[in-house]
Amino acid sequence: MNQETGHAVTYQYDAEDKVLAAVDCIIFGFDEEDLKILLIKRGFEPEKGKWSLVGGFLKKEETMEDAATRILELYTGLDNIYMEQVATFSEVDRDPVERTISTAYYALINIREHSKNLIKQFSAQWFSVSNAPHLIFDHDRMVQHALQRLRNRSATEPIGFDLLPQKFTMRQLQKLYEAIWDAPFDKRNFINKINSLNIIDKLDEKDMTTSRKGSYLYQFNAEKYEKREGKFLI
Amino acid sequence: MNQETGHAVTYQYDAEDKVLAAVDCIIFGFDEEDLKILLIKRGFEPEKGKWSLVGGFLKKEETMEDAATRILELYTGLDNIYMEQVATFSEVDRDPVERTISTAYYALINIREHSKNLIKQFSAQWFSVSNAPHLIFDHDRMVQHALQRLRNRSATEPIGFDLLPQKFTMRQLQKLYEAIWDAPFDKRNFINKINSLNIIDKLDEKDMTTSRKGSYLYQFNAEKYEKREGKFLI
DNA sequence: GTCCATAGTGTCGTTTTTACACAAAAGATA
DNA sequence: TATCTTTTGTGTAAAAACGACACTATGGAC
Repeated sequence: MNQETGHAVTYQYDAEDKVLAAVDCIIFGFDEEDLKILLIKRGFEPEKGKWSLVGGFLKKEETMEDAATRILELYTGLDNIYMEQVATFSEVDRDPVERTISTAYYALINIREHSKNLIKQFSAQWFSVSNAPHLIFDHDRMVQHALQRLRNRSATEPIGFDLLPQKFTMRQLQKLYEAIWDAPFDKRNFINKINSLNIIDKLDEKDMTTSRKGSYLYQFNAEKYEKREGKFLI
Repeated sequence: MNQETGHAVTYQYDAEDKVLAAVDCIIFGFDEEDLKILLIKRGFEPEKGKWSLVGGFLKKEETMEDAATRILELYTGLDNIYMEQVATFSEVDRDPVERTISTAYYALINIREHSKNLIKQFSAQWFSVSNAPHLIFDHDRMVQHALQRLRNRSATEPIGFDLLPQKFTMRQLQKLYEAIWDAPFDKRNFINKINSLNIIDKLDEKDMTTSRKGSYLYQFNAEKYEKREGKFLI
């Protein structure tokens, strides 16, 4: 088998061609108004003081999913986070110091639940997606890619609920989708649509924090979701 | 900055954690009836004699897109192929010999145009997607993932044309979409839908190979596609 | 008791989707 | 040369989904 046949070189590999594999996480949160991402201020060179996604290197004994899970827990204190691989970025000079390829994951968390201590410890900060600072390396591209993926996925899968408290109002749900899509929805059409999906339960409780009248709380019902026929959500 | 802070370890990286980065390509073709993928029979251990995707290793001086382009040209003789990254696979033991992560790309080619010499040289063979042999490592998962991506993408982008000759009949186009979706479409509804998109031109020529009456040939019109408003195709 | 801000609700016209059947062409064949 | 056969090509009507749109209900604040 000659050198030219691709996989044939598997066991004649050149150790020179080994690379560092990194994982960078786009952590999305929702504060009842805007879609946000969690960024950290780099405390070391290069690009010290610049804003960056949270990330880390893949270790020998873990998968990328493991690494992403580890990094997410490190920076938020949370495990069991919804997470999806976005893409791998491999520009030769993307990291100026060492040849590194990075696989981006986006994650959805309930913004009220993560550890405030860790936020402080890492000089982390939430930014509105539409108003975030420029990021180092190719992280801006990663965010855009993740956002697009989030839009597509949230149209067919019930992942938006991961960004909300377990009990939420219709108003919150609508604002969430408006934030994700950066577009307004008609209130009645939205509610009719959601109700027709038959995947959330209306509770007897009301949230009294945003109006005198109060608004009913709802809850995602995973069983109903699994049994349902249609494919799309929004 | 301590070891725990993710990116902080960038320049204290452990060379032990470097990995081999591979690229594997799911090459799709369409033979007027079935959606096919190009596979090669491995000529070396491990898994010698088993069927495999075409692939190769990422080199220090190239991006993953470069590597995929190189591999595609190596096995098909074609450049300028439509190609999209699917995902990166990183199970620790996916390659039994060396820690390797692999990024899958799918590619769409006109099945009549690639090099028959290369097919012979690499013991390559076309298989219907629905009837392909089991593949080595995690290549079956890669194919499923690629197929799903192809379905999603072909619903919003005019990429199906890359699988057809430049001039094609409505019948071929319909069969292509039926093959991609593994579902039948109504002939009249399909044609009405395609015509309403206003992105292909009807030519004066007919293809006489499949019927006595002959059927008109059509051609994708990129300018019309760029100017059009709607978002979805199918 | 009035004010005020937010919650909650239904209809109708338009557009899109789906289901469905027959005539035309032209070479093959008798 | 008539007819058989196979494939192409075409339209309509009913159903479903979508989009636009405005008023009443609630209940605490004042």
